[in-house]
Amino acid sequence: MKKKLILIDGNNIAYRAFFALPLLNNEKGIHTNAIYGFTMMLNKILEEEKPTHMLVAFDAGKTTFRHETFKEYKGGRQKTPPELSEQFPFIRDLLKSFHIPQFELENYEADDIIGTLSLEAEKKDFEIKIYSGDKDLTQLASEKTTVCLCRKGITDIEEYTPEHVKEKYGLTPQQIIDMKGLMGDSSDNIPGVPGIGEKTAIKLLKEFETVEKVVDSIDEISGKKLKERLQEHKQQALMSKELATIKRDAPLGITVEELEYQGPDWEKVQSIYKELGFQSLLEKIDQTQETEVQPLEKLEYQTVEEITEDLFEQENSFYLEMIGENYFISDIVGMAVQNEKGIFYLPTESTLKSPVFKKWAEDETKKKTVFDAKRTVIALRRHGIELKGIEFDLLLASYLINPSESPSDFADVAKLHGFNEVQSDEAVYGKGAKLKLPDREIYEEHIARKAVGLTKLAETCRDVLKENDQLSLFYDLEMPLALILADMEWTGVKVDVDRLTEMGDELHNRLQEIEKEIYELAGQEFNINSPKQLGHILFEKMGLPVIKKTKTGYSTSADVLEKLESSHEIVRYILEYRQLGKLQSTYIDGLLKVVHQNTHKVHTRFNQALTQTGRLSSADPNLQNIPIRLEEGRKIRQAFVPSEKDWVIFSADYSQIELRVLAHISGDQKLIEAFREDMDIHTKTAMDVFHVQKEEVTSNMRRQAKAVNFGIVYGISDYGLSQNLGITRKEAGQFIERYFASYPDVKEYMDEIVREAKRKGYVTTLLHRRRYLPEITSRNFNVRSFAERTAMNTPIQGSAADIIKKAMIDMAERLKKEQLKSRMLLQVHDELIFEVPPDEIETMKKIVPDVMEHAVELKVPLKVDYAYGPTWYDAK
DNA sequence: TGAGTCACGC
DNA sequence: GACGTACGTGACTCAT
Repeated sequence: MKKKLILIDGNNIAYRAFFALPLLNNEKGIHTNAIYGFTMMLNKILEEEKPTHMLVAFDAGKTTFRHETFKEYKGGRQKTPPELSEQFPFIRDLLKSFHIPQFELENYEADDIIGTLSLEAEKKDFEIKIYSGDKDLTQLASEKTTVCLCRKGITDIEEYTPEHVKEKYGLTPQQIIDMKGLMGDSSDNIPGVPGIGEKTAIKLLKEFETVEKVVDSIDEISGKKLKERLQEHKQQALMSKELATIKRDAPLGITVEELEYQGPDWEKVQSIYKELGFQSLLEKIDQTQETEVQPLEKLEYQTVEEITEDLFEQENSFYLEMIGENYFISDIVGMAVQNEKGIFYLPTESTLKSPVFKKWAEDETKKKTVFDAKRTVIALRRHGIELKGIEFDLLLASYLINPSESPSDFADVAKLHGFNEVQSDEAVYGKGAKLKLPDREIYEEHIARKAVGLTKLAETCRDVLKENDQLSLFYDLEMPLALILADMEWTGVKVDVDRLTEMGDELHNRLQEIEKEIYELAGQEFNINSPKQLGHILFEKMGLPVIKKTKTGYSTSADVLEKLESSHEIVRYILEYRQLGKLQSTYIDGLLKVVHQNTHKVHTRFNQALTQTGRLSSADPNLQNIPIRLEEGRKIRQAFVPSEKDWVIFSADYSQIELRVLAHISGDQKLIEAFREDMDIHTKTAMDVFHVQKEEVTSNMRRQAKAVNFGIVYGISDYGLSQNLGITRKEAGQFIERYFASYPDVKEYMDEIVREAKRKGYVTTLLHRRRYLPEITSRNFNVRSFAERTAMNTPIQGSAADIIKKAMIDMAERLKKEQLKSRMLLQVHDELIFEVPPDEIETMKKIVPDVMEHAVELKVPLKVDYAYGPTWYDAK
């Protein structure tokens, strides 16, 4: 077996982890972020590299032999924060329990230890990988040594081989030292040659190879200034090079053979994890211990040539693979089934043609566990097969268990729940431009593995759901909803393409006129869509006052431009250009791109396992953000029409569902009464906050009250509210205080939910949906505040999401029961949209509000408004 | 290809 | 007082 040595720059990795992660601490008040990050990194390395030899090198003392050369070396460095220093002993202990050798050497830095050992190991024909965050180490890259630098964070790794160094800098690894010599390194206080940066250094080295040769050939260098500088600082350059050179012959007194890695003492590791409170890592131990016993062996599965009935059982895991997100477009790669009889790979073509398969798929009594039921149903429906008997959707289960960890890749979900025997899709199929189908055996096994994973994981996840009291949420809400959404997506929405094209033409003309006008007023042509160019024109050329800056330059967002409207005529045109441009590119062109040629329908995909709050999202096209606020944009809705002649679009929306939910869960009497009496809630809020009678509420007071309610519903901060209302943060804060004074039970709820989130680590909704908020104990005010607002807001938004989902299920059932032809088409968070034949309008006017209003019983009534018309636009 | 900015909805 | 500000999708630019 090939010997593989991993060398880790201990100080550097700890340092990186410390700054990449929030300042976590455990029960005893010990800071743990650097330890945690370090451990994560370590685990990742062990898992992915499977080293035979290993060492973590640390810096010894403050002074090294380099200080003899240059006493300011590493001068001006910030002292290591005590919060980090105190973590080092734990890291050392942990390494001990992992049986990973660690080493430090008086007068030398970790770099030199690594340099010396890597050289020795190269001679002994090891494969070597070096982990650090310090670019200096790239000088050690060679044919046998790869330098892995973490970029931002701790797990994002960039691997430097000599080729990669060449690509990045155009230099050999050895020349990295020369580069440092010329340009210096501010973090180590290496001076280099003043005025020479990376670019110049690289240019010089490409021509002269080394600092020495550069110095010898100063006369040949072009550029007077450069020449002078080099002349003046040539000694400094040579010294800088020396400082940057990693020693490869440090007197270590150990040999590579002594660094053999034999695996951890799991018990010790476990007890340290326990002491530090590393819950997730503890769980991982159990898993790795289990899986390490039986490493990825070749999977025994059978490729089925001809499908026969005896392949299937009463209970089966069924995995259907597609590459590509859009299951309305992508092709099926293959399918696999696992049951008590074995693991079977089903080749696409023959399977889809097989009547036996069809019969099994459509048999309600043959139970199936799948990953992403909606995708699977639609993929098969495109081939005339109606998948029935879906009992468990692992994607949805995983999403409910923890919405923040709900990736679309099966391998991610599998790993999360302790099943490591599936590769990531990216590893198998590649990504982006490199996406392609690998050899047949490879993807067959990959797909078969997923079927195996399904069986195991479904069991685990079912237990967790039960533990979390989420079985009903899963079986009675999300699972049935998936099938309803599949039908809605499949039905699609008809688009009046001619109308859309017409609107597009008109917009195009108007945009051209506005564009001309803008160029004229600006005195030149430029790209109005480029914030950079626009900022240049407005704030530099035309000298308009700068209201706000962004990271990269001047802000040109709408709220800034609105403030500038009176300053110059051009601003109005730009705002209009933006508005119309948005309509044109996103809603006209964008929509036309996804309309199906023959049917003139769009088939949005609702993502049911994405948002942190439990809402759905919609994509390709996103039909949840079709304009409505401004008349100009609202007209887009005229292009959404019923798919059959004389039918109507029927839209029903919950009135103030979030605030009603708030009234319910806070139990605030004043709010409850307001809703029971069906008052205008913003007027009511204005009355309570401003202490006035109904008649005295001005439109401005109502507007402000509305913004406060908005803030409550969306969990915005005083800052957010101040931006919304154009007032100071202080004033906004006072508003919020007054609101809480008026509704003390709401205040009490908010305080309690934050306490609960801190206690339990998560918050829940009406129907037991969860959202974990680990950041609620953060030391960072902003991070913590954000988590606190999330704690207050998620139960409100999430419960509203629960309610409308329940309404959708009831509605689908009712349509079926009453044998109506009306179809549910869309959900837009608090609104359901149907297409309805004329003779069912009267029925729907009764049924829809009835079903929606009684989806759940709250302490306040739910209220639904509805409207209908020949287009979506008219359903207002 | 990815980050940044902007804009639409709830 | 810090610091960056609900949840999404998508278009566009610009540097890499």
